Amino acid sequence: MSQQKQYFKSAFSVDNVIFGFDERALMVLLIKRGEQPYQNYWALPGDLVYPEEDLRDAPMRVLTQLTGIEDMYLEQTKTFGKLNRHPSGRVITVAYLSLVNVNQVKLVPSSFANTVRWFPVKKIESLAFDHDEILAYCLNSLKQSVQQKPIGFELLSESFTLSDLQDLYEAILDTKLDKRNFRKKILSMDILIDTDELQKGVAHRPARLYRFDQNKYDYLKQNGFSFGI
Amino acid sequence: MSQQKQYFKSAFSVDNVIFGFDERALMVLLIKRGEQPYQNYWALPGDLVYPEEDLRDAPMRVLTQLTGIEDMYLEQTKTFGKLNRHPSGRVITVAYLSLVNVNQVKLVPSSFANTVRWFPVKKIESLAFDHDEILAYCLNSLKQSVQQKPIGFELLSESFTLSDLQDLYEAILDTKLDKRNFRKKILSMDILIDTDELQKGVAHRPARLYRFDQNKYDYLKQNGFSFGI
DNA sequence: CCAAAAGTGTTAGGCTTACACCCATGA
DNA sequence: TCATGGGTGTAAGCCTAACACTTTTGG
Repeated sequence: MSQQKQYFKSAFSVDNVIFGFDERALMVLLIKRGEQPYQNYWALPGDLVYPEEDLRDAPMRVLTQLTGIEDMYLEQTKTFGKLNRHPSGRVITVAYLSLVNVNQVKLVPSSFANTVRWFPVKKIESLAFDHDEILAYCLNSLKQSVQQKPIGFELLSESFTLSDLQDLYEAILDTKLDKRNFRKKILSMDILIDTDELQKGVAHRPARLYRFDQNKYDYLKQNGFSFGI
Repeated sequence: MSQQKQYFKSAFSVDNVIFGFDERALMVLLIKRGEQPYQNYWALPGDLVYPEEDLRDAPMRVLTQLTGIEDMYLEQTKTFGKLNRHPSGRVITVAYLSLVNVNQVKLVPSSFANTVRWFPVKKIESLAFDHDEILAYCLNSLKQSVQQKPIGFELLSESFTLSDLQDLYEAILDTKLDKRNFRKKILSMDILIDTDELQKGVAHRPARLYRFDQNKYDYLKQNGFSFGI
């Protein structure tokens, strides 16, 4: 085989780190591999990039197939290309991070049903391939991103309390935050809309519900603002 | 041809945005293409990734071949994979940013000689392929990085004055900085060593020369510090 | 002695952090 | 009435930003 042809004995894939937030824990969606290599290992969902498909469309396709979600937060993080990362051949993989609301996810039934599951990110280990490394990298990216722009709202329901938001940030950053300072900071950014509604049926003083204001956010993004937590 | 085989009709490449700093301007190393497609266009140096080479080794190889430099600052930035970005076929390319000292660069003579040149980053336009987009992305990455960690020293000679450093930051960030505040900030980071030497042969008060202290930097990186300019 | 760039401190305002108690609800 | 989490303000310290003059050298 000619040297030139060699270049084409490789493939590229995408792998998707899909974050959700549930019961105060940051979760990641994993699939259980049914085949060799790494049979029965848990792995990040991914696929080869189709020959006639834009790179970015590949992780969108994977995510939609898996969860039914059509428009999602999706961010390319890093490309992993060690020579022997895939036992069956040369595969370079582009990692994507996405954020979804776990309640909107309808895990596809049938064949997938038993093999797709949410895992608390803190309890994940020994994934297939180099997926531990990819997950660690994406988790770190998320920590960085969340301190620079108000992503994270994608993980919550449409309306949420400030405590929900704080729980989320604490889960992502793996730290405790001061309640008063957190609220001051978030409200001063002027990206939340007070819905004038309250929580119902909770055994304590009900909290106000807020929505994320995409328009204000877009405006601030253009005109520059900071988002350090 | 089977569907499976289709996946292997693609290739991956790397493209290298090599920054230098000269005469107070931020520069980028470009090559002039000798062949179709985009014959006679200027382009970012790059190559296909060899089948038996780690991904990261590819941009190192390109850079060493082009400049003779063996160890360089090298950072993966983003992977570009639009379907038609390369007219001859499906090529996904991983962009890398590197920083070199222009004085250490020995542009390889012979065949390359006339076709490799430093360009002021502000004057570059109409590159081959999607290289304008790649360059813009990497320039923006550099602006971000330089405000979070003290990269940039790679662009200067081993010893430099605080004004050199300020000129560099101003070129990268495309802004003016306050001299007193800049000095206070940099010196307070405690990552410079005063060489106790002075500039020579300048027609004004000679400036102190400093060196970057890699050890202190590594220590601070581990123990956390911020680097906002 | 002139031109050129080096070098140097202070102040005001804004942001960050630390910290403790009362409130509204369901059980 | 108790348990639970919701909601609120202030003060100290730190960091940032604005700002102008003297020093040293070569020509």
